Amino acid sequence: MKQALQDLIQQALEAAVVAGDLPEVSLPVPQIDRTKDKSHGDFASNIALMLAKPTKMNPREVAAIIVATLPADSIVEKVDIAGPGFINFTLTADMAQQVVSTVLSQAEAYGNSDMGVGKTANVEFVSANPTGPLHVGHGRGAAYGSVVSSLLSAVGYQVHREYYVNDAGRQMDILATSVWLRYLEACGEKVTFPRNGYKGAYVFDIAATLQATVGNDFQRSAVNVFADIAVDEPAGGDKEKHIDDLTRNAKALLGEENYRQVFDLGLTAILADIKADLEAFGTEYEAWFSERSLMENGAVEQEIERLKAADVLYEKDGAWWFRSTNYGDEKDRVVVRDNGQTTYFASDIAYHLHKFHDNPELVIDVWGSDHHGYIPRVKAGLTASGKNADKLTVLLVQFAVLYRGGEKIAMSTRSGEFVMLRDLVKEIGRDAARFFYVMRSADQHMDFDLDLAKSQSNDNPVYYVQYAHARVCSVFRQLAERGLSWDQAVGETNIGLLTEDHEQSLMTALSRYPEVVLSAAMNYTPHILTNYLVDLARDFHSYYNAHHVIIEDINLSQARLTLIRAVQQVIINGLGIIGVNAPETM
RNA sequence: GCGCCUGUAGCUCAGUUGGAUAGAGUACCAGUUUCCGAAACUGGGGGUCACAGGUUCGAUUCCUGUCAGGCGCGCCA
Repeated sequence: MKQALQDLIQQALEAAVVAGDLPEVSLPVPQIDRTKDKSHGDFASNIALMLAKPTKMNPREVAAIIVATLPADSIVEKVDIAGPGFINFTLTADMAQQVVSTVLSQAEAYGNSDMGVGKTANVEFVSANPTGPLHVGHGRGAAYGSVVSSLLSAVGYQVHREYYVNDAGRQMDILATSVWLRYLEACGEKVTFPRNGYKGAYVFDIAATLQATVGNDFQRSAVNVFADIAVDEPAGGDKEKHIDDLTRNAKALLGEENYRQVFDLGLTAILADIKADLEAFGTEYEAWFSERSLMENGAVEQEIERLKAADVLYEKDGAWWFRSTNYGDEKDRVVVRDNGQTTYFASDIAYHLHKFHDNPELVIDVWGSDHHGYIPRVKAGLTASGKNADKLTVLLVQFAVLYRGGEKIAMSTRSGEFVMLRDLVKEIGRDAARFFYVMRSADQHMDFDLDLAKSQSNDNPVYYVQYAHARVCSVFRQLAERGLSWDQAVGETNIGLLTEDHEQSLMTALSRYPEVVLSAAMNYTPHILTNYLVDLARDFHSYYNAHHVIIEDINLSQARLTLIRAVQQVIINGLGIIGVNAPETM
């Protein structure tokens, strides 16, 4: 619709220039907006205001010229010039009503567009370390990443959702060591658990599984385990060195193969947990990409050799550094530690190169905002490897702060006191959790009110939208109970009877939906979709309260049934993108 | 200290990429069910868009500075 109006203005502009009514200036692309105020018609263009300066003419005068040259068209009822020079378009009633048939014929495809057809998008999100179960901090990324993916899919992209599994590296060693120490405790060894170890309850569970699997075969004397190690932090030492030394001893005492068994047991158990949680949260992936695979197939090593050959690595203090400052980063970064191990960053360059391998149109990373400082170095890595780093879009998600009973819920990874995602889903339900997570701009700090999300009241936007859908279902149940039925053909031929303000508003809202989806997708802003759904639900509830659908006048009744069917369809489509159910009864 | 993000109604947040009189929800006040689900609807008050400059026909939006808050600044991931 916008496009059609845009074309009209474009034609008028060109004609006016040819006729000499407007001077020859570079013509901007006409901008068309929905009006905020109904008295301004349906759409408005500020083209005359934009042209005022270059043409050195009064904007109202320019507007008058454009309107006078505007080609005749069947979709426009009238054109006005208003305010400082806005051109307001009012569409014909026919045009507005057509949307109902469009929605019903396109059904679940209504709202989709083809902007991304033939293009692929690689979206990576969550990618939490498999060192513990997902907590609510990951929930927002999961909801946001999956909704952004669905939006891209709705506008035509072929979307590849990916979870990067950090199954290598020091943190995983710390997990393996933690598991083994808990196992030793269970075997009766006296262990002082390290400050920097993973202290969660799940570590005990994995240790118990280990004991059930191998019995006491992996038991070693605590004296040997704690031999030759740096002092832990509580005793005034370095907790980092302490845990690394414990890991070294674990590897030595267990041997490569047994250590690997402990390591993999932890990894597998936690990864299974994460997968189950995400599935229950309605978040699915095309791929789970293993960091370890990059090391095992030599991709990381190859990349380092390439960078060395390109002379962007140098050796200092026994480590290999990447000259990321050459590419806009604040400081150079280590890729190979002095102990010979590659860093997470080294893997991540290799991983991002892998993402670029099939040359997707979009490469998107969804990260917690605390990782924002990491962006320049990843882009630097890509640039140094000859890739176009601008193609990588990193979307940052701020943490949500949970409130219950008006009180902030304190969370810290240090104390291990964080609310698990699965507990949140258990408490408020998957629908409310997903909706709440995405209903605020992602780059915004967000207060997550658990009481509100849980409440079955009009305060709760999720229920508000779902209730609108359930109400439509209810009308159709009522219809059947009265022995009547819906005749879509009769409804559509009588759609012109829908002249009430509420009906006009609803039809306008329905016609906006594809624009909303497109805009939400292109800007990675799911919250405008949730806002739209709340608005649509409000328009529907108002209408429902003001007018009856099942009435004596058969033709009008059928027209109204047809309208609310279309509303129902759009709610289903919109909630579907968010991953929220549209229940028939509440 | 440096970098990124944020500051809009008592509270939680939108604000269509610079447009017309800055909007919702909530809270508060006042109303609406012999009728398809009241988990709903209608109306009302409530603002120095953090502050100060600048850019222009026009600024909540763009630029600069100040103040306030969050995050980051590791041979962790």
